[in-house]
Amino acid sequence: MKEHLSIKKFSEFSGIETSTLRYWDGIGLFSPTMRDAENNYRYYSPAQLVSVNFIKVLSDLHISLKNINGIDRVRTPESLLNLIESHENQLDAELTKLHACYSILHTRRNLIKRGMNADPAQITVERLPEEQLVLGPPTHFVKNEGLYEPLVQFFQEAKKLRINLKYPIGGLHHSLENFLHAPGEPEHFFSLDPLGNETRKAGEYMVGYARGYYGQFGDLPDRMAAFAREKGLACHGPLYAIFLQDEICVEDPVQYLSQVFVAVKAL
Amino acid sequence: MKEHLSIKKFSEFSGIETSTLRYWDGIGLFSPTMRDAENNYRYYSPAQLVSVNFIKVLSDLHISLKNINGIDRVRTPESLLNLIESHENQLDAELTKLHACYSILHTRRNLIKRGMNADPAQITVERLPEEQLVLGPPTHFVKNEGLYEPLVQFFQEAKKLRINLKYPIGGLHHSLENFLHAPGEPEHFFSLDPLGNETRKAGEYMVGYARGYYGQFGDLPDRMAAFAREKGLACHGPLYAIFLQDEICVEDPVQYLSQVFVAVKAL
DNA sequence: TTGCTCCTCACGTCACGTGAGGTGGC
DNA sequence: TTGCTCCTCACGTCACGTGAGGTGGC
Repeated sequence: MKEHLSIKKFSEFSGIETSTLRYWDGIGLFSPTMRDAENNYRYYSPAQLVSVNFIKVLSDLHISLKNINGIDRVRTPESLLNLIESHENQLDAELTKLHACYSILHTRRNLIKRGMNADPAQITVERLPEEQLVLGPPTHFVKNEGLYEPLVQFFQEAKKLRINLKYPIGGLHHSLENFLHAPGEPEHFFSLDPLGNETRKAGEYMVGYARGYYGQFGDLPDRMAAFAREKGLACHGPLYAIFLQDEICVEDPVQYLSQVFVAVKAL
Repeated sequence: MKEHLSIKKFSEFSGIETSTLRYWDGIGLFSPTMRDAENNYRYYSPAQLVSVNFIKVLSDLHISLKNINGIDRVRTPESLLNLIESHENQLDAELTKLHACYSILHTRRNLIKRGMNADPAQITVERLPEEQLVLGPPTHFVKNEGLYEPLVQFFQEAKKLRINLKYPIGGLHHSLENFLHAPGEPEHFFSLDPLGNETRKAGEYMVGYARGYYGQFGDLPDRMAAFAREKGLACHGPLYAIFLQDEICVEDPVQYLSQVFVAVKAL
């Protein structure tokens, strides 16, 4: 016994809870090398840290205990190599998924911050940094049908094109004129995926804000057009509309906040 | 209803199982915007994809549904920003943990491969690439006490020094002479952490293998010394002993495989 | 009538966490 | 005697998964 560690000591060294160690023992995944014949105390050998740490690594990677156990039963170098290599795709996927989650949260956070710092009443000219995005296929709006059909179509296409829909979604109009003409009917939807294949260039943009439900921009189109005329600004390139605050962080749909921007040059 | 999606359609678009959607509805985390008064069918609005995707992201990051729900109840930009920022450390930790797991598996796989390709009977001179490691404090071996005390001390120190014990562990002797003198008593233990602060230099090494339990090298020390004399090799720098196959992948402790190597120059 | 989609409710599952009640050596 | 560590066993929990039995429109 002197050469062995009590369950508490072993738990401290390994960082694995005693309840977990007892559970792993119970299902036959990992057992102490010794048991006190009198009181049934568990005693672990220090060398067992190697095994238990390795099991922890596998379970951290969401390999089920049954799976780990199955391999452990055989325990040859070949079978372990098989386990590792057969799970490498899964592990890769796990990692890229987590990375994506991280960057989705990051993107979302930046949008919310943009929204909190903005004065929705003002129209401004600002230098915006470059941004990546994935552009969906052209939309088809049917009269008096609202956003439903085109949005569903975008979702369907997105699935086929493997566009990641977890990033914030926005609408793109080919020009300020198109936006003026039908503000609720963008020619494309896009996803703000930072791994996207399209780049919105850095530069000077006219930026405006509107509160309202998806597709509702109130008098913003007219105010932006008036502002451009007043300041002698020529718009070029597409106009982007994205939601800084939507149903994720605002209760009342009427209070959703969108940001609209289009590249400009002084005339 | 025409503007809404059935639970199946919504499940297909979102990639979230219908059972999960029903469960989330049941606990009040995420509910369809509409219910058929007749048959109680759930109908989701396409815009709800934004919310459900976001919830998926949070739950993928192991934020509990209770936690997500708590924030969702309030739903202001400030509270959401709080949620994201208060969890960023946790998310960072999650990512680095997974990265570590990945690289631990990678390291382990390479060791196993080394072991499978090796001929344990041969001693060779090979060019070994550079390798990173973390060196533990000097060991203190007590007479007739075996590996227990020094190994436990290493684990204790490792906890304090935040050495990652999940990477394979090896022993370091200051010279071939020390190894000859007491093969089972390395002057240091080390962890093969690729983020380690010590570097084993690339170069020509004399490499040998032995089967046996931790600390048991049989006649390998003598064979290596004889090989060096025969071939006119001068050893320099420390001698490393690591386990390529240990209790993780071999049943019988007597069959554990260790690799021993030390830098050499032709005299 | 036959499929088909949806419903609720109950029970199962996976990997533990949490007491409750009891033991054994200083 | 009093702590302290350990034990077993039972039950709880979290986030679903899986039928069983039933409904409603084509």
